[in-house]
Amino acid sequence: MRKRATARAVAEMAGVSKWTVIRAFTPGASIAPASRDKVLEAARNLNYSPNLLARSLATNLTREIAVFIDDFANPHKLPFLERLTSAAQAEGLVVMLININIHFDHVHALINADQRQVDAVVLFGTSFRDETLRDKRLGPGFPKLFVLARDSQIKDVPAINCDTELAMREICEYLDAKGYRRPAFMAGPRALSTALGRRRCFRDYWSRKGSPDLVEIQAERYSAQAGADAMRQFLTTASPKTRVDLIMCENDILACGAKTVICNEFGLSVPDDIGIVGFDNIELSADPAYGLTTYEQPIDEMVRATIDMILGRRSRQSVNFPGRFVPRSSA
Amino acid sequence: MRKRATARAVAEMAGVSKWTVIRAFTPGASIAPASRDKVLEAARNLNYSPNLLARSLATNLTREIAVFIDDFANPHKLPFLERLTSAAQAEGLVVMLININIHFDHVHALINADQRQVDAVVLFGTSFRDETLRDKRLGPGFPKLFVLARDSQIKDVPAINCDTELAMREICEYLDAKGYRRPAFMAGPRALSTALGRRRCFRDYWSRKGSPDLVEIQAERYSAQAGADAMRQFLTTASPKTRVDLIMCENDILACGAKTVICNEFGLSVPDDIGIVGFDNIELSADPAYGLTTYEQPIDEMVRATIDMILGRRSRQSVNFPGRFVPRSSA
DNA sequence: TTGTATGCGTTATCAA
DNA sequence: TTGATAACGCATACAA
Repeated sequence: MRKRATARAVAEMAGVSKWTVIRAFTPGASIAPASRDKVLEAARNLNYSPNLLARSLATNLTREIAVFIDDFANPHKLPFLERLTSAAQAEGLVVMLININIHFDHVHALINADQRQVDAVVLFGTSFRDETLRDKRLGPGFPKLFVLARDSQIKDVPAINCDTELAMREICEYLDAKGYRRPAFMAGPRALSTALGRRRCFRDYWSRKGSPDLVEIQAERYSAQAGADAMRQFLTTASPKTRVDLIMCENDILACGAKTVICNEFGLSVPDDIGIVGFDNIELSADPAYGLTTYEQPIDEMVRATIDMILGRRSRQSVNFPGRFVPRSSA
Repeated sequence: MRKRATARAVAEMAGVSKWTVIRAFTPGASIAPASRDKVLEAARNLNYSPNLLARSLATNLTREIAVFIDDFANPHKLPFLERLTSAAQAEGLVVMLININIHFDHVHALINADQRQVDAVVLFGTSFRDETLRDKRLGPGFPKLFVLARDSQIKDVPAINCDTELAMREICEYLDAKGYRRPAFMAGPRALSTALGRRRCFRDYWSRKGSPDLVEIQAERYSAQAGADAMRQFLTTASPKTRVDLIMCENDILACGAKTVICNEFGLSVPDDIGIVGFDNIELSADPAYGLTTYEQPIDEMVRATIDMILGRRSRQSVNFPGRFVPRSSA
């Protein structure tokens, strides 16, 4: 197996210095057309292309971004990853997908990303407390952090998110007009951030309306299974006084699981007995089997803003983008 | 913003040469415990950790693997990515997620991965023809290729896959015993590889059984929507003589879409009027709304084998692992 | 065990 | 426009 060709080899073949070779591959460098052609031909012959690793070492720029993710159960992650990788690649960036779990926690992952000299770290749908960043091992010159699709309590870390207040207001006004009066909220395992945001906005609306205390249902994970379990648990044990006419779920995947239990296991009708609403507008929600009323996040705008901040084309500060309400048959 | 500490700075503080510092961070290097301690303490003080980029340049090993993926519609990709990133990280590898699309095709992506000096490229559920590799720009010393979750027609490129023949035999014998006699196959857009494999095995079984020519239904993408469209099209236009009693779908996401149309739009009963079978066992298939009879791929074994081959702990040759038949109510 | 010289393949800067 | 020198931060081989 022959070794890869280097600038030096190309230089020899073209009869120039290796710096001239570099120039031929540097947009905007000053080089004579004649020698440029010579170099490019030699490069083609030797099958040469610049070693990006060496370039990164010299420029202190890898054009790699680490994307941290800790939840692979929600299919909603997929369209996000699709847009994110696509937008990154269009800018010559590449996405390192980092799985945050018990064996590889945030601190671990941050140190590793730092060692690999990534240009930025995107916390996608995951977050941690301020203290984590105070770990002594996370020194200066640390890669820039961003929180995507989630609110951030972290100082100096911008969050790029869907406008939760706007979304929940739109949803609530719709539900209110439809006549729902005894709403419940099904939340996932997250105590903080977006989870909190959606729940808080929802609760605030109904308490302003003079509704009784919000009934809360807790799911253990963000998955259809967990949504189903939580729903079953609730319908089995809830006392008549906590009877509800609507379940607002933190996201679609919980809502799908919940709806199945409501209809198939308890023989109730959606939306006649209980209305149900999700969030995210995953592909399945459009399926008539679910017909889920939901809210679509503005993925493209969010991704665009994230990339722009990473590239320094946009100021590093939190933004919320308005999404789109998608009424269907479930509420 | 101070600069990152280097081995050189640590050496000065510890009063040793920088090579001794390197040794302190090289497992199995010969170094006196005393100087090791000195170095490690200085390193802690300066918040030093080795620059993996520089290391990669020197060792010619990045411990990065590129994972090519061209389909983000199928939720089945998510558990695979979860296992893959997790297993990779456990071995000190990191996954670069590369989105293959019209703007960034296989050749493009291969050249870029090569320039970034990745240790391996995993074609995950995507593939290309032999000719692609004959592109003159793809020279010697090219990163090692692997095809995951798909068969490969590419020479010298091992494919790690679920045992399709075994799976389809098990499925077919079950269906046969259940009394199905007029099966159809719904395929996705792929003309090659696994798609072909599942269809071929299915067709072969029924033709051996003396069944009429296999009815084929074509979906345009791998998504619930596409499965629904294909199903609607078929049920609307099929002549009575092509009446079928079973739809074997290439995967679950197509099956889910198809089932919805069968039940909700045509008022047919599953499995009484038409049975339906999928492949992959995505989370939703377990949902009673679908209750899909399906087949689960041995993700863990497949991922393990892939990583082992990349690390040279297993010989680079194609393997098929048996999965698990999951009978439910849909057939 | 430790220090020295050299190399990895680029980029940055300066001199010619 | 071109060539030369130095630097990026680490690893390898060898000598002390």
